[in-house]
Amino acid sequence: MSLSSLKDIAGKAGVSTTAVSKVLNRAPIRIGDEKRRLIVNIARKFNYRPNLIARSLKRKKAGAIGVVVPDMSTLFYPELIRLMEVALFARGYQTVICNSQDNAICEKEHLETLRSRFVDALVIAPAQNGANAPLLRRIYETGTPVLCIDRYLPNEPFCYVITDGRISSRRGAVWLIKRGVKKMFYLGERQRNQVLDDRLAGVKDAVKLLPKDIILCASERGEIHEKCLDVLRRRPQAAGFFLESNRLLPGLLDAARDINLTIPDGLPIIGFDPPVMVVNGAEDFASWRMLTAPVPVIKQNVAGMAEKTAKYLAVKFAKPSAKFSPVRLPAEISALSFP
Amino acid sequence: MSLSSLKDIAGKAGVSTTAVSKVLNRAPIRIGDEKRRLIVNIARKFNYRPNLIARSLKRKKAGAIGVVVPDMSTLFYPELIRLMEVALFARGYQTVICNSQDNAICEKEHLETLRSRFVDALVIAPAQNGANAPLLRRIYETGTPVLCIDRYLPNEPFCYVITDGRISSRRGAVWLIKRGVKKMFYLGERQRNQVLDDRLAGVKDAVKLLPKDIILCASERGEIHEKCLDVLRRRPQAAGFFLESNRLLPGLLDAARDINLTIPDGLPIIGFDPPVMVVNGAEDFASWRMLTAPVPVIKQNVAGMAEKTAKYLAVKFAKPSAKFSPVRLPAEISALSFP
DNA sequence: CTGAAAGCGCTAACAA
DNA sequence: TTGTTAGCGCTTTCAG
Repeated sequence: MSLSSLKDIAGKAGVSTTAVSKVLNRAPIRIGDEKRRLIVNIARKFNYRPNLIARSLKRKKAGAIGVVVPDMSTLFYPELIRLMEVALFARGYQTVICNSQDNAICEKEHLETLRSRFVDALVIAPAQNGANAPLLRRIYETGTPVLCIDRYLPNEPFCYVITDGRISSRRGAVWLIKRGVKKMFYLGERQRNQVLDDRLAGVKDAVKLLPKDIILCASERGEIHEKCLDVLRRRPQAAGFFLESNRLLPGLLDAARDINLTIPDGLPIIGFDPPVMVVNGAEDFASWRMLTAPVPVIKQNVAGMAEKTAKYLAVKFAKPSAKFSPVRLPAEISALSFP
Repeated sequence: MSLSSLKDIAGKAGVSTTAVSKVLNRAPIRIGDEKRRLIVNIARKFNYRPNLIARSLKRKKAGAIGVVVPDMSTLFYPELIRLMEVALFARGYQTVICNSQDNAICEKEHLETLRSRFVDALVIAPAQNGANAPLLRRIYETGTPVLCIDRYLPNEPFCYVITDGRISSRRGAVWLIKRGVKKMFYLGERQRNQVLDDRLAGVKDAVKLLPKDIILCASERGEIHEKCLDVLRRRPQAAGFFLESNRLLPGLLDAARDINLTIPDGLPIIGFDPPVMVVNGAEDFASWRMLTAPVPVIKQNVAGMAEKTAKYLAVKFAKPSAKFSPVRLPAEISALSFP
């Protein structure tokens, strides 16, 4: 049973395609009541669905939005994308999902394709610190709303919805200080970007950090382990760790295990995002057992971000000229979780 | 800068749109070499990209596939969808993602929309045990490949890629037996479906289960806690637990904590999928501390599923008449992890 | 009120 | 080897 077209319906109803189109689109029309009812009935009977491709071609909008993230399976992206998708589908939009793999070339390919598809908006966590900013700007300037999420490009015109890394970090640092930490170490990623720098800045807002208190590692567990062990061995009284991301936690726990240091009793810590716990064998498990009480995590407000994103799009769709200020949501400090 | 069309390019090159179309589509053509070069150059210069909407309308294929799952942020869906997306984009397809929320009405809406979009294939984990099977069948019969993942519909014609719940369960049960379990309890969800029933059947293949050894709960933590406590209190020597899903693990741990029973020393367990650990407060944490050594989990082969799925689609696209047998991948038993 | 007709940008059959 | 032309299914003037 193939899909029936407008023309089919018009034929069966003995009216013009125009009439059918108007009735079915609830256009502000003047069409006889009986004719209208007839059309509606036949359309329903044949389960008429407009060909969205043809409609898009005519209207020059796809009824779809593009979402481009480095890796949709990490961090809070799955949840964020899900919430967006549900909110947008309720408004008649479907969601095309793209993994840029944090690679500008791949991202470019996706962006070009999405543009050729005339998606109605672009939601993006830009790869490689904005390598495709010029292309994004071009898309933006043709009238397609572009919204950055999670990451942002300070010198570009597009709006963004992100976690306020600076304020959130400061709060985290203050939390540690209140718990009695007198000497703070900052454990972060070697590969920097705007978002991570904001987090570092936030901690600096709260405490003085000497260069040697800032431990930057590639996110390779062994290296983190080593560097942390070094620091832990000669740590002063009342030391504490601020983790730029809890991706780094397993390495720190490895080090703690080496010197039989329990956390948080022996070493208060706090870090961004729920850690991912993967246990391969007994050693790993022993590392995780160094956690002897719940520790706080700085958790990004995913639902808030999704809500703001959906709202931005809804408003933009209704009134393209609407102006928006960027949204920086503070993260919340909550108990340890491994979701 | 708006996008240039075939006609624009044809105009600038002083040739027909046909020529441009043919050259740019690498059709098996007979066109002069200089003309071809000219066209290619101009197209490149103006960064020509075909309007995919127009192309789709003509070709009646969208260059996109639809993925419909109950909740794209849970289980292994994020990873699975990501792998599929990457593989398919490399072959020129984008991915439209849909959350059915395990709700047939919502799923139907999505399916109808995807159909009106003429997606080239449908990958779906059907909601509510196949409530939309008739619609799916209609779509399938119009020639759109339909592939079930994770869940399947035994009496429908579509191919599927799933975990072999029966074999995997049996292996899990055997694993417990080898570890010395003489008396097995099965902890499962009250709400049954084909996939879960397969798991139960697998355990029954390995051991005799009396009705009272099968504990079925709503996935509400308090209920699991209570029922498990009951069973644990009067458990025989060498008892062990098989968890139909590690979603149920927190409740079991709560019960273990009540009677100060450590796991796995005091009670060997095994269960499907990595558990999600969320710690809200000290009590929760204490429950998790009842795990005193790594426990095995039955982990689904996500990469394998993604690979099979991508392959199925690739072959179907190349040769729509190709026949496929359903794929049932055994899960692997590996150490505890909380990803 | 109503319908005929002109496209949207692309492809493909058919002429030339 | 090339170009003309007729649509794909829908929306939207613009005459009737």
